[in-house]
Amino acid sequence: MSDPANSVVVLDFETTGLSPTMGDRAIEVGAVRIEQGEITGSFQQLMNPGFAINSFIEEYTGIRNGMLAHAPSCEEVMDQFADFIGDANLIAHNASFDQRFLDAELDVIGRGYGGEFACSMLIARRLYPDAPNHKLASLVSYKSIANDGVFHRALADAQVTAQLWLTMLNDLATEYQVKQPTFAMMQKLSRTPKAKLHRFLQAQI
DNA sequence: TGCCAGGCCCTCTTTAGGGCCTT
Repeated sequence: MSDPANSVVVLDFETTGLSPTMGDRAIEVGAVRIEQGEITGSFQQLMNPGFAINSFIEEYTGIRNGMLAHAPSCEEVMDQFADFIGDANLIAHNASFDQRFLDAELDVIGRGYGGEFACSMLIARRLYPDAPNHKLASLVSYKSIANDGVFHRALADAQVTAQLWLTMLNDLATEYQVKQPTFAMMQKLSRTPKAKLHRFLQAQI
């Protein structure tokens, strides 16, 4: 199997806001590497965006301006992070958000990556339509995923997103008999209309 | 920095609008 869904990098950014095109920057990146269904590595680093973050972001993330004052620059951290992710396929919760920041920050330093993204939120919407909502913290509670109670910090969110990803792979195996899904299959699953979901999963057995 | 975006999904849809997610 060339692209197993259980060998990926799960990542999460904390940022100064919602939109890199509006001037927002990354302030922290966290990631865990999953190989053959096991967590085998991690990456976490604060980074200095070059300007002060507002009080909302300080409260939302717990990351204070004082913590960023002596952090390395975004350019320095993202260069190291590009080495960490290499050509791995990538997972994030609401991946379009993290992909925009990854692309924007790597553009600044003229680097890229070889993998593709899949979105744990879109897949969770397909697999868990009865969850109260599909926020990361809600899904962690809904699936009884072990956690340390920390949310909105990059490594903590990447760790629970990784556990959610492994939980979804396990549920595909136990509830739908999809034993060894590929990354490409998970991407297709995230884009399969609800009405066609059952037939799609039946075809993967 | 500047007071914000963007992609996906659903429906009272497709010549559109609004909610969900992410910081």
